[in-house]
Amino acid sequence: MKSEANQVDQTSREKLMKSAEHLFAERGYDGVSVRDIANDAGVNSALVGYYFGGKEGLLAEVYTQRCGLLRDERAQLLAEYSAGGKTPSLEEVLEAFITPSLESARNGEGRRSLPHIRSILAAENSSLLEKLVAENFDESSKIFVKALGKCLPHLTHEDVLWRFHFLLGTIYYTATGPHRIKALSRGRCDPSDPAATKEELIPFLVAGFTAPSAAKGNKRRGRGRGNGTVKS
Amino acid sequence: MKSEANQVDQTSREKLMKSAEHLFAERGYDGVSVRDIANDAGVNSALVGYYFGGKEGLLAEVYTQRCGLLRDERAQLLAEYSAGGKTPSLEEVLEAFITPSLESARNGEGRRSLPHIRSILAAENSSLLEKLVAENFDESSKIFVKALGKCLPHLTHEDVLWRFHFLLGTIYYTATGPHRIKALSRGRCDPSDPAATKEELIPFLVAGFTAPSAAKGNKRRGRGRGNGTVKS
DNA sequence: GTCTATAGCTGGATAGAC
DNA sequence: GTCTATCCAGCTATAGAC
Repeated sequence: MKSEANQVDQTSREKLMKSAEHLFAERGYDGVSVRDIANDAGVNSALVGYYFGGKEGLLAEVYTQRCGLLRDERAQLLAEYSAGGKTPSLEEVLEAFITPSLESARNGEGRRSLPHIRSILAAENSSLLEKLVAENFDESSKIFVKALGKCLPHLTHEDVLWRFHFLLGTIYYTATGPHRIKALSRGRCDPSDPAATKEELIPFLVAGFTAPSAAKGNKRRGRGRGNGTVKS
Repeated sequence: MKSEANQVDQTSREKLMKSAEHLFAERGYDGVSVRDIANDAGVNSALVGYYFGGKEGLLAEVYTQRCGLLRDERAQLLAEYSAGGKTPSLEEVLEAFITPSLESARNGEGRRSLPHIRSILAAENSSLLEKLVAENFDESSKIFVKALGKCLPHLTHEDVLWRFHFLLGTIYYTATGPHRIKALSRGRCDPSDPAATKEELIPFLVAGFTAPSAAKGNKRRGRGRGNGTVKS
């Protein structure tokens, strides 16, 4: 009965993290005070210092934990699509990468708070966060870039990286700036609906990724416009 | 000699706006104090109150001005591609929309500060900014969405809006989060290089936009999966 | 582990001289 | 228009009682 993630009987530490995640995602880092967080959590503000060493430590803890969950969900989906040694299709790789970031639902109220937090930090506290991002995602990203490359032998490694970058843009913007398109479409396009978003995003990305290589002179093999076959 | 945009002989007001744009883009809204801005501009901090009514007024002024420039550059490029009543191609429409946001070079040090500021505000001060975005971009966006739709008669209006949304994501993320991919590629993919970015982005987007409609049941005309032809 | 109380700082705004 | 000086709110962090 004293298991780690008990919902009804949360420790103050857990309450703080939960409230922090929620409020940071909603109002940014500087937009929320330690008092706000403590108040929302129903605990004393001094505990932030006690448990996390300060506001920044709390943020790092929240971010790192959430990153871990997202990373694991992605990895698990990719593993499912790779079951029995089969090579996942482009759609499947994209789906494994995208789905968990659209609906980090499985974990309580996590929602799409992570991209939110990430974008907030990129804006407000980039120096602190750049390390966290690298620590938490570089390895995972490399795995997905590799998987994408396997599906797209006609592309150079740089092409794949560029398109992976564009993919990240669509995800982050979907999570952080859904208002514009919702307004422009008078509510008919809703990026906060994961199913609807995926239905539009996946075909868009599949086509984009499948486009011919854009590398100047295509240096896939020596030079010339070496097309197809090779690599690993 | 007293023309409005004099570079050597700037008014305090202009100096403040220039410094504010620079610093907001670099360190966010809450990350910069009025004193910082005034100091960078070499003028007295009290002038922020005098000219702009406060920090927030200064921000709104900077943002609105920069939006206007971007909007005009886009409109001009689109007009050039539409010269003589010709209908611009998909590539041309995309290029007209994208180019100015990658290199707001024409105007002094403007650089890519606008998406930066925008993303920062979306994170920190969304309530204030949502109005500014709508005021400054909704009209322009509709023009481009319409132009895109003309190139893509096989898509529903919603499809076009969704893809426009994804397009925005790639642009914003390129401007605000270039570090990840630069690190992952060990410097070989550099999103802060407009030419390189365009070379990769345009083919990606052209393919993505050209993909078949993703609308469920494609409600382009009544129902069924009505493909192609119709619309206006 | 949890609380109260407060120290110590920083920032936005502004009154009023020039 | 521009400056100095200052007020006051709000924050983080922490010392120390329980």
